[in-house]
Amino acid sequence: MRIATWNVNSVRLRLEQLGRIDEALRPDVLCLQETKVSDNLFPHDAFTALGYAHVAALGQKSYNGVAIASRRPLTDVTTRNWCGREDCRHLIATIDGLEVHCLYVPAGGDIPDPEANEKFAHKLAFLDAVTTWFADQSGDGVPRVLLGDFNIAPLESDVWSHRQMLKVVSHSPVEIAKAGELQTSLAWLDAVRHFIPPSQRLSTWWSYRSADWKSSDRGRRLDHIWVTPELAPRLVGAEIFPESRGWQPASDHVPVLVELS
DNA sequence: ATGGTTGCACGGCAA
Repeated sequence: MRIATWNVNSVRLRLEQLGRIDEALRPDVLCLQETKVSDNLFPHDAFTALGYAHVAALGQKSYNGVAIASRRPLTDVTTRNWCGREDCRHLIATIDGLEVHCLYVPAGGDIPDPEANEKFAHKLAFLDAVTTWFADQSGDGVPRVLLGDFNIAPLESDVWSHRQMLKVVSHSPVEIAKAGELQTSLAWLDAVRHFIPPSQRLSTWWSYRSADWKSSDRGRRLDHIWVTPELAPRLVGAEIFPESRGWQPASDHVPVLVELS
């Protein structure tokens, strides 16, 4: 099973690119974030045409929105609302016995201080809530995949400059600690770093606000695929698809994919 | 220190 995640930043604007990504990566399951569309306007036909017969979408106008497209049937499709908000950030489905969690963590605004910045406080509270919920399911033996835009670059090699990024939202020590707690909740394994060692710089996102994303290369690894430990023997490979950052019009995030036997 | 860009049921907000 090839399972991918991509923050599309508007699914309707990226339909042609979805076809190119489908062709290049051949995912069996494609999880999307920031679809930015209400469910009645979701472009189901485009996914059907690409061979994704099973699609679950949970969206809203303008902001957020998650979706899971699959070649194989989806069962037990559900969502979770965190911090008392119905903001379409978590979609869950079972595919071939695997519980798949498509997650879009709040970005957290500009100031990495929960006292000064309500959005950052929300991000931390969101991570706490998800962590507690997963920890409560520890030991149930369900194989799980947690993937999406976590809006955190946890490792030094996940940012262009560890020192300069410590005071920037996505790489602040408090967020990195929260990501660590979430990872501990079910002993999640970072499937991408399982194959590409921490010594190697990786990015899945490059800001729009740079004249030349490629030459400046100040990217961050914000998008992740984690698996529960019982899936470790089934990990076959992982890849990031930076090529799509150069397409027009580009999402600021690129796809990440893991293959499981 | 500041401003840089994109997307959205079109215009201020979120990223």
